[in-house]
Amino acid sequence: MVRHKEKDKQGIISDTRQKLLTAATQEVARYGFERANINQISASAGYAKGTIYNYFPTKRALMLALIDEFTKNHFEFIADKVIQVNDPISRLKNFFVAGFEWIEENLQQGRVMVATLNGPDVEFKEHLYAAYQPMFELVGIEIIGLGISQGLFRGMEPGPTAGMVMTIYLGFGSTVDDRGHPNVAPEKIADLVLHGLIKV
Amino acid sequence: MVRHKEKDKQGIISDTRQKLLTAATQEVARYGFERANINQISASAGYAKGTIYNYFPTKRALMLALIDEFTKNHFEFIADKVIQVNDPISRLKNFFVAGFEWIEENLQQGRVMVATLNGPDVEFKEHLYAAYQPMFELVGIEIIGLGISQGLFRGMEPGPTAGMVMTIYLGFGSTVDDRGHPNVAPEKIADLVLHGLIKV
Amino acid sequence: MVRHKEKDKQGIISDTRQKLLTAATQEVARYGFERANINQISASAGYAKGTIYNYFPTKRALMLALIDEFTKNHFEFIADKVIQVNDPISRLKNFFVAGFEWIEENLQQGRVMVATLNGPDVEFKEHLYAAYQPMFELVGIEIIGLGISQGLFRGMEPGPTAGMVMTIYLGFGSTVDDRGHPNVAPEKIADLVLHGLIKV
Amino acid sequence: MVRHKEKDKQGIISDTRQKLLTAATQEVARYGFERANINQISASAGYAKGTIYNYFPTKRALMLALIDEFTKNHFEFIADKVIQVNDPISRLKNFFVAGFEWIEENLQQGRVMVATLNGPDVEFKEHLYAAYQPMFELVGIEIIGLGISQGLFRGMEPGPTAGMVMTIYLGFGSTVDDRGHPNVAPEKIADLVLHGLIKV
DNA sequence: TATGAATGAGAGTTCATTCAT
DNA sequence: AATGAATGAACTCTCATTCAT
Repeated sequence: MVRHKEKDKQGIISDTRQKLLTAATQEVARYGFERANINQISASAGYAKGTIYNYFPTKRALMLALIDEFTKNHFEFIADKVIQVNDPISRLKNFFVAGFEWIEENLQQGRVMVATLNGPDVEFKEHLYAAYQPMFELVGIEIIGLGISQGLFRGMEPGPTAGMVMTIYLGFGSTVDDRGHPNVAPEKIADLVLHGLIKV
Repeated sequence: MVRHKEKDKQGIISDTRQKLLTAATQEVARYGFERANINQISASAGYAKGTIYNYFPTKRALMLALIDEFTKNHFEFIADKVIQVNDPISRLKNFFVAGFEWIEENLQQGRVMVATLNGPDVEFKEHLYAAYQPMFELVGIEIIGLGISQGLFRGMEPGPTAGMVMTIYLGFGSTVDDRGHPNVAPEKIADLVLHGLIKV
Repeated sequence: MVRHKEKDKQGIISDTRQKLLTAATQEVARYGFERANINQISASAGYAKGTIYNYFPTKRALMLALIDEFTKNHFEFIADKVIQVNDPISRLKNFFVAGFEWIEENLQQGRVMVATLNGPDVEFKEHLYAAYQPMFELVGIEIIGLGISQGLFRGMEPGPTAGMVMTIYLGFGSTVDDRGHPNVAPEKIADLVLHGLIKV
Repeated sequence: MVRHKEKDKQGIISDTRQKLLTAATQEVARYGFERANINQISASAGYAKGTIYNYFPTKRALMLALIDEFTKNHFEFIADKVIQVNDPISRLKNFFVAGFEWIEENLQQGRVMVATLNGPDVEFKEHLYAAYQPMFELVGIEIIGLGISQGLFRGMEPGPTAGMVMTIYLGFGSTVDDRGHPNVAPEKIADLVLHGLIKV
C-alpha cells in the first residue's frame, strides 16, 4: 500500500517534470533558448511560475535536462531500427529513414537539437555532443565498421566516416520544413552517401 | 580636390560603419544574436554606445546588415574560385575547397552564418536564404547543370541536387573547430559527393 | 473563513495596485506624464522598480488606469452633492462648490486632469473625455435640462450649454493654486454662470 | 552700403531664427515639449541638427523664445481689435471674437499656449503668465474697469473679474477642434459673460 | 508541492548637446 | 553660420530567480 502510494506520488512528480520538459521543448523550439520564457513554459505546462524551480535549479539546467531527454529518445529510436537488419547497406538506409522519421515525429526536439548543435552556447553544444556519443558509435561500429569489414565499403577510417555520415544527417536535418520533411528525400540522401561509400 | 575630400568623408563614414559591423560580427559569433550586447559592440569598435544608432536603427537591423555583408563576401569569394576552372569536377572540388577556405579565413562570419541558418529566428533565416540565392544558382547551374549536360554526372535534377550539395557544405561548415577546420578534409567531402554524383 | 482569506489576499493585491496608482498620481501631477519616472513611482510606493510591471503592462497603461480611477472618483463625489438638492439653481451652485471641493481635496488628481485635458496626447485626452461622459450628462440633464423645463433658465440647448458649464468649471479648475483654491471663489463662478443662464 | 549689407545679414539671421521658431511651434504643438525633437525641428526648418544651437542655447531656451513670440503676437492682435471700439460691451465682444479669430489663425500657437498654461512645467507656466500680463491689464482696465466706471457692469473688482474673463477665454480656447473652432461660438461665450457682468 | 508577488540586474533605445570641420 | 558624427545620461521594459505562504 505504502509502496503503491509512493509510486503514485513519484508518478505525479515525474508527470509534472515531464509536462514541464515538454512545454520547455515547445518554447525553446519556437523562440530559442534565450527568448524562451520560464513563466510561459510553466504556464503552458499548467503550473505557476515558481513551480519550475522545484524541478530545475536554473533555466540552463532545464535546458540540459531537455537535451538529455531527447537525445536518449532519439538514439533509442534510431538504434532500434538500425539493429533490426544485418547488412550494412540496409542499416545505412534504415539509419537515414529512421532518422528523418524521428525528426518528423519529434519536430520540436529536432529543432532544438539543430539549433543547439549550431548555436553559440558552448556548454550546451558540448553537452549535446557528449549525449550523442552512442549514436556516433552506432554509426561507426554497426554500420561503417561492419561495411568495411565485409568489404562492401571503400577502405576508410570508421570514426571520421561516421562523423561524415552524422554530419550529413544533421545537415539535412536542419533543412526540414514545418511538416518535418527535409529538402531531399531520406532515401536519396542515403543513396548519395552509399554511392560515396561503396566500392565500385 | 573636392572629389578627393568627398571621398575621404564618405570613407570615414563607411569606416565607422564597417568597424561596427566587424565588432558586431565578433560579438554575435561568440555570444549569438540574443546575448550580443549593443554597448559592448560599440565599445569594442571604439565608440560610445549611442554611436551604433547613427548607423543602424535597431539591433535587428544591424544583424540584417551584417548578414548582407558576409553573404556577399562569401558568394564572391567562392564564385571567383569556381569560375576559374571549366570542368564540373574541378569546379565541385574548388567549390568545397574555396568554401572551407573562406570559412577558415572568416571564422566569425562562418559561425554567424551557421547559427543563423539553424537558429529559431525566422526573419533572419529567410533573409539569409534570400541572400544565398546566388550561391544556390551558382552550384545548380555552373556545377551540377554543367556536369549533367556533359554527361559526367548521373541524371539528376539540378535544383534539388544543388540543394543537397549546399546542405552538405553547410552541414560540414557547422563542424569547424576553433581554427576553422571542418571535421573532415574538404577534399574528402568533395570526394564523397563526387562519388555520389558521378556516373560509374 | 475562506471567503475572508480570499478577501484578504485580494485586498493585498489591490493595496499594492492602489499604492502604485497613488504614487503615480503624485509623480505625474508634479512632473507630467513624460517626465514621470517609472522607477521613482515604484520606489515612492515602497516597491522595487520591476513591481509596477506586475500590475500595469506599460507606463501608458498605468496612466490610463490612473485616469479611470480619478474620473470615477471625481464624478461620484460631484454627482452625490448635486443630487442632494432638487432645484436647478442649488444644483448648479452645488456643482461648482463640490467641484472645487473635490479639486481641493484631490489636488494631484486635479492637476493630472487639467494637464491631460489640455496636453498634446490625443489618446489620453480621448480616454479622459470618454471617462467624463457621465459628468457631462449629469450637468446636461440634471441641471441645465431641469432648469429649462422648469422655465428658470433661458431657452438654450442643454447639451452645448452643459459643455459651456463644464468648460468654465475646468477652465477655473486649471487656475487653482498650491492649496487648491481657484483664482475666483466657486460661489462667484456659480454666480456668474447663473447670471448668464437665468431668465431675467 | 555697409549698413545695408549688415541689415541683410541680420535679416538672414533672423530668417533662420524665425524658421526654427516656426518649426519648433509645429513640433511642440503636435507632440508637446518633452517629446518635441530638436533634430526634427531643425530638419523641418531646413537645417541640420547643430544649427539650432547657434540660435538657442538649450531646448528650454527655444521654448521660452517661442512663448515670447506668440504671446506678443497674440496680445497685439487682440488689443488692436479691442481698442477699435469704445463701449465696454463691444470691447468685450471684440475681445472674444478676436481672441478666437487669433486662435483659429494660429492654431499651433494656441495649442502650445493652452498646453503650457495647464502643463506641469512651472518655469514655462510662470514665463507665460508674465508674458500675458499686458493682456490681463487690457481686460481689467480697458474693458471691465471701463464698464464699471460707466455704470454698465455690476460693481465688481476689475482685477479678479478680468481674471475670470481671461480664464473663461482660455478655458474655451482649450476646446478648439482641428479647424480652430471652440465648442461654443465666441458670440455665445461673450453673451454668457455679458449676462454675468451686466447690471439688470 | 505549488504558488505568485516582489525583486533588480541588465538590455535596447532615445536624444539633447558638443565640437571639430 | 552651418554641419553632422559622436557622446552618454537617462529611461522603459524584461524576466530569471527568490521566498513566504
